[in-house]
Amino acid sequence: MGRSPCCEKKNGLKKGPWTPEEDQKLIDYINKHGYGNWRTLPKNAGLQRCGKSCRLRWTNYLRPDIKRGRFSFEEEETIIQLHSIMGNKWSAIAARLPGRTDNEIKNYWNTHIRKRLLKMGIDPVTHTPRLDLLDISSILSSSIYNSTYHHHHQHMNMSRLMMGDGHHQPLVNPEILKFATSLFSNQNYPNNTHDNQTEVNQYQTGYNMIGNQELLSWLPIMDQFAEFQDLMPMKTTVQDSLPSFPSNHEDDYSKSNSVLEPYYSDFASVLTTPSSSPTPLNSSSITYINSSTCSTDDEKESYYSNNVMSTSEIADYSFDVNGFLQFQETKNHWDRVL
DNA sequence: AAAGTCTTCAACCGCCGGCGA
DNA sequence: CTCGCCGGCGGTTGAAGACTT
Repeated sequence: MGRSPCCEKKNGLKKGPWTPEEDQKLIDYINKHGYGNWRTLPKNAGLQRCGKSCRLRWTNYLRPDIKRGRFSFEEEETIIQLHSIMGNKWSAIAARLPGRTDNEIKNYWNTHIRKRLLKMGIDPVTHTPRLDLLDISSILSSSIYNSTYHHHHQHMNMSRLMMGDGHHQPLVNPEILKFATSLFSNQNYPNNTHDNQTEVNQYQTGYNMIGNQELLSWLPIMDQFAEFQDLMPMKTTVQDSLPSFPSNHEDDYSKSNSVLEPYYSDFASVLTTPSSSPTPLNSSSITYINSSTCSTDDEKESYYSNNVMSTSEIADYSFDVNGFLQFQETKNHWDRVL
């Protein structure tokens, strides 16, 4: 593994993988003198390396307190949770995981966790459902490059998403997409003075979908739509426009086929978490889903992908839902309109 | 069995902020 | 204030190994 030297020597300094002899020289020197001045260290230790290379080798590999081996479930949970809070602040995350280096965590994130989240339909950057599941980003991008919003152009793409392209199934539930589309096709949602019955019917259909909870899983996605209000101007954000979380939502959990179903199974506990309390960094206030029945790594990998929504994601989503809940007035508005 | 493709991760690079001169 | 040095950080690379065709 590792990178080979791009040039054997540059200013007389070696690059590339470290040999056991070099490692021993570095260890011996630091054990004897400690590490302080990385610039002068290699010369004093008899190494043909730059100080940066020595520091990297020591902090990422030779340090005696480095923990080796596979990340535990708890470590992984912590990484995901911290990442949802801090983003790619690998050194800050590493500071909370004794024995793990920022480089190791970064690698683990990129090769394991990130992929797993993507597989689950979660955007690993925002920790919300992926916008690109809808392939909407490309639509929005093309709108950007066209500089003006073309109503018909968008509908062409939307129809592809809704109908499939002859080779693939539609990407999303067409009713939901119709509703989403209708939201973005208008300056505002219909009100009591709106006389276009067709549009009102569209909203009616979309609103009915909300009743079975499925739309809830798309709220974060739709809110990302809202960031493009300048392109597709609306008076309010999508979040503002949508009805609130229905009060009888619990009845619908079992009906949902959403990828976010695990969220729903934990909503009860999430919603009782005081919104003012800080997100627990060690997840102690939220019970871990037990995967101990999975014996092999592969089984666990599969288990995580299929069943486990991380506590951080639940926490994130609970925040969103709590935010959405305050739009009860909007729901009342819809009730009046429809 | 061989060739092609994918995955992993150690190590590099460039950039940035802190600090002293 | 500016400059240079240094440590530290996050993104990226690419060889080696694993896996697939």
